[in-house]
Amino acid sequence: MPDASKELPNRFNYQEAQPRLYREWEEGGYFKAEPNPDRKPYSIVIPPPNVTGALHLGHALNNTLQDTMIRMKRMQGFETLWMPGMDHAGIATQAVVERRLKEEEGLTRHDLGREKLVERIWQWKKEFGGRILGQLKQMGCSCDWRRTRFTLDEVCATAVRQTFFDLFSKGLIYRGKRLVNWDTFLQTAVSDDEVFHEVVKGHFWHFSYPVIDPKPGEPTHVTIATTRPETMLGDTAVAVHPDPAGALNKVEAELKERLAAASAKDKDAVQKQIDNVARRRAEMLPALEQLRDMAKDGRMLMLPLVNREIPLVADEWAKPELGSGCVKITPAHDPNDYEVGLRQKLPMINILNSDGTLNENAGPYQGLKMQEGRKRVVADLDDLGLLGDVEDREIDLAHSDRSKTPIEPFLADQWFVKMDQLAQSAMDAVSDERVKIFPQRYRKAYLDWLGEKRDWCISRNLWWGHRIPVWKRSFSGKSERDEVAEAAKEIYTPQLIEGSEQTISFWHEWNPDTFEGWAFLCLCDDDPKLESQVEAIGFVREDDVLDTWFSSALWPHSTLGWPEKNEALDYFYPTSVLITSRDIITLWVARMVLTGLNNMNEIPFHEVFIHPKILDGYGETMSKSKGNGVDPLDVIEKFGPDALRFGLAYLTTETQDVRMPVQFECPHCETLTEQTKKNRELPRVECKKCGKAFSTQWARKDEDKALARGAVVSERFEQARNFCNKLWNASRFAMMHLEGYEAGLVADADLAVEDRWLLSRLATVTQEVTQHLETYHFADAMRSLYDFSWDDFCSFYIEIAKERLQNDATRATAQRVLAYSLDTLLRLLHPVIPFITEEIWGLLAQFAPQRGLTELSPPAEKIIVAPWPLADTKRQDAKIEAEFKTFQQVLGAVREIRSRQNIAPKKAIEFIVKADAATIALLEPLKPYFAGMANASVAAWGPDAEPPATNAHINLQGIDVFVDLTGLIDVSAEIERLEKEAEKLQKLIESKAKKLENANFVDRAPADVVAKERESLAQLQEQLATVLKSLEELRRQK
RNA sequence: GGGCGAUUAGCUCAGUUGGUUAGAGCGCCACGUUGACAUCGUGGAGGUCGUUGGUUCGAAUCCAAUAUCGCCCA
Repeated sequence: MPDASKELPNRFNYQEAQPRLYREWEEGGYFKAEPNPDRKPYSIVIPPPNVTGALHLGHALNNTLQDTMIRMKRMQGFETLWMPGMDHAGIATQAVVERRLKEEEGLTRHDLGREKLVERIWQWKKEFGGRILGQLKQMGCSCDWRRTRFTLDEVCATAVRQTFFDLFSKGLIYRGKRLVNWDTFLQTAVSDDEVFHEVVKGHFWHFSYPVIDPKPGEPTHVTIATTRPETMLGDTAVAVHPDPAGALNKVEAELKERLAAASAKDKDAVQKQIDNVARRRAEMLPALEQLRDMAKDGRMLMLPLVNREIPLVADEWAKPELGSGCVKITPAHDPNDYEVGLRQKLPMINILNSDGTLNENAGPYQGLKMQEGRKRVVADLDDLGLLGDVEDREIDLAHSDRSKTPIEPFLADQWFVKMDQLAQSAMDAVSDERVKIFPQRYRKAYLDWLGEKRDWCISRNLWWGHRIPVWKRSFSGKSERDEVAEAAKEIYTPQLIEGSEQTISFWHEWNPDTFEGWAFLCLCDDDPKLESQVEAIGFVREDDVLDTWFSSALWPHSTLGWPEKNEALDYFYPTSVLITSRDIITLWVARMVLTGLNNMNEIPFHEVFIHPKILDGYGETMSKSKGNGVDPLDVIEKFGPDALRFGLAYLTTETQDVRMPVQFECPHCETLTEQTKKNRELPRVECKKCGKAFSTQWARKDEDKALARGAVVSERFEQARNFCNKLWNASRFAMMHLEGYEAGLVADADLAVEDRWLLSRLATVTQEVTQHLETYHFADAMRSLYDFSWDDFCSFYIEIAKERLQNDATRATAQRVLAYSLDTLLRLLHPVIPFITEEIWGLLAQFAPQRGLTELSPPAEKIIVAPWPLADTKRQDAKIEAEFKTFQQVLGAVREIRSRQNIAPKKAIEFIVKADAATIALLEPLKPYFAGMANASVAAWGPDAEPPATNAHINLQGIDVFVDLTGLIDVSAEIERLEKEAEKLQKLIESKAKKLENANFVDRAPADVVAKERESLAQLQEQLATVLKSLEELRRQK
């Protein structure tokens, strides 16, 4: 046996151990999963990190939780698959490469062309992409790396194409003009979910449009107001409410309702609004009704500047209670106006180019940027005398999350998935709990979102991604339409005849009046021959690519090789759980459910666990662009991978996001400087301790860059680091004292009180940890482990063992229980702190090659595949736990007296316990341990034990502990303390007595509660009596 | 505007179905280091549980308002 004290350092060297242990796991093939009929499958697909990304704390948390589940299930004997991979992140990735292209070569994507650009992105992906997967290894993630997938690789591409083809053939994919969120910077549509709103300062401009040929008595102008004057160039109508009187009444009725419910403070404001409506009714209603009649009569207006005749229409979108009561309608550039345009069958005039400049429809303003156009339009209207008031106003402006530039609503051809049936199927799966979401409250978000059944816009005007497998051509006129259909038929018919699987699908649509329209052919396979046939008849491939979420929606089955049938897919699908963060419940989780149901006819996962988000100390989300992002690799370097993992898991509660105050670490002296909103934006920060400066991520100037870099860290990982250290040293202690260890069975009769106590606790903790992890209560599981390891195992069991290990009679049992319980504890801890537990496991095998109490077995070679502990419920013993608690309390009392009397730790003392015989009997076997744990020994104990003349005293419930302090006692201090104590007790007694005098309580509360209260009162009174007695005694001595 | 969550010690958070005197880690104070661990040990101080009402014999916990903060949706 090696000499532990010499060979084991008093710190776990994770820098050295981490790569070594990880390599051993990989080489041992422990991460590999294969279909195995002898085991039950357990599988998780990783939420594929963005290929452009670097690891951040959110990933660290997400993957810690997944690895914890995977490792526990592996130990439980499941065939465990953790499927890794990456997402191509269409917009984000293309944007990164385009930005580099611009910065380094001054080129745009158009200069380069599609093929070259895509090539560049692949090149970039090869060089920098997937860093994050390597970083996951540093965290210990036990993915089956052989199976790593990328949403753009061939396997995934096949799945994407098959899915698209299937939905297209079922008529669930269509092309339509829709108002999309246009990012004029990246020149692509972005989804609603990629848009954020920001309130900016703007204006509210009032214009008037001349009425064409007004009849006598009719107004010559109609006034409208807008926050975006330049869009008037695309106006195709002005609307007025069809029933202004009715609308005003309705508004008034609603306001009155609100008035009744409003608090006194708000009443004024509501009343003002009601007055306003009344005033409008008096002043404006006749004019509005006249306009309404003019609209019905078909009156036209002259749109100034572009001189276009537009109708006055009656539509409910116009709000008589606001502004002039009339509203301009720009269907191609505003979502609400678009709806009006559809209702009123208005033309939709697009005035924008894709780069955000005004197009030919803007007439003289063509080529101007929006802002420029705005100025000119306002000035020109002013010149024409058509400009009215200009108000300042705050405007809620949509911005693209990708480019951070304002979004333009833009009418464009886009591809959509019809969501009605698909969304319903995904809702049903959650409603009937085939898919369970934890915490449950997130069900609502999922169901509400899907319930809207908004069609999913799947096209993106990008080059990086899955190109839509559709070829299209336009036609005009009936005969051309028929020709195109005929030609297409010739291509797809042979497949029908041969009866082979159909791989091409045709669809066309046209305007019934003009027979103008489009024909589409969707090709299922990548088939150059078929493609050239299709192109030969004038079809051209669609330029756009698919939304990245379209490919990640297939992730649980595409990664397993679907549509190809294979064993792995059969065996591991549906996966067991999906672990992710709440912001993509709709974007991703919901879509995986619906594609899974569509493609596999089966849900993708049985459970979904939504974990918290990590915020900084100010409650703000962490991000590199704010400078408050903590890099998990810095945490690993400073605290170790196990501490990172334990710390994160410890914070994963059900209800709360996680706040993590952030500090800069001085690279010179390691002092932490609290990060503030101010200093987190500085390029250099000065250390308050050593006075030296260090640089931050913002360093740009050479003089700043030359400084050593200060890491951004959080001291919230210290607790976890300390915990790992504690475990390491407890294990080190155990191994140092396993000299002469011989494995052997331990009969129950041979177990000491402390053994039975520890084994009882261990069984309970095993139960708790297993249950908590299986229900995703990570923080609770960590707390159980932390408290047991530190308080029970280290502070009591090991401390007691120090005494027993010195003694030949008790050593063998103590060693066996110590080895056994450490073995179990390590296995319980392994899923969350894999490195340190694996290292200790390997060392422990050298000192205790066989372990066990009721049966002996050699340990598994690696803890990663050691069996998960089963709670030995026979060992659970509430009585012994209660008894042990008594010991702990008496020990605590002695220690407290020592401390408050300032007795030097080296000064041995004696104490006396007065308690009933039963209590003394259970304390008896633990008597020797007071020496080591409190440097105290029992002078006397029993029901009749007499307190020494000069004593310090603590009363526990039914137990009095006295320390003889002749010559030591600080009498006045003790008197002061006892007076405080007496006062506190008196208050408690008073309130309790009052409670018990209350007939209501005595009659209505359950009998056991009342009895408990009575007992407690009696005890308090007894305590008070003893305290008063001691006080009296001390006062006499003084 | 709608939804969800939070508000407990100086800080970060626990607190089971309502039931003795509300807990932990960090920080703070006192004492302690040759013998697993100072990344440690022992003890202590520190909270009228955001506010106001209500239900109840009894409320941090249940209900209703309200304030503040965060996130999601419109």
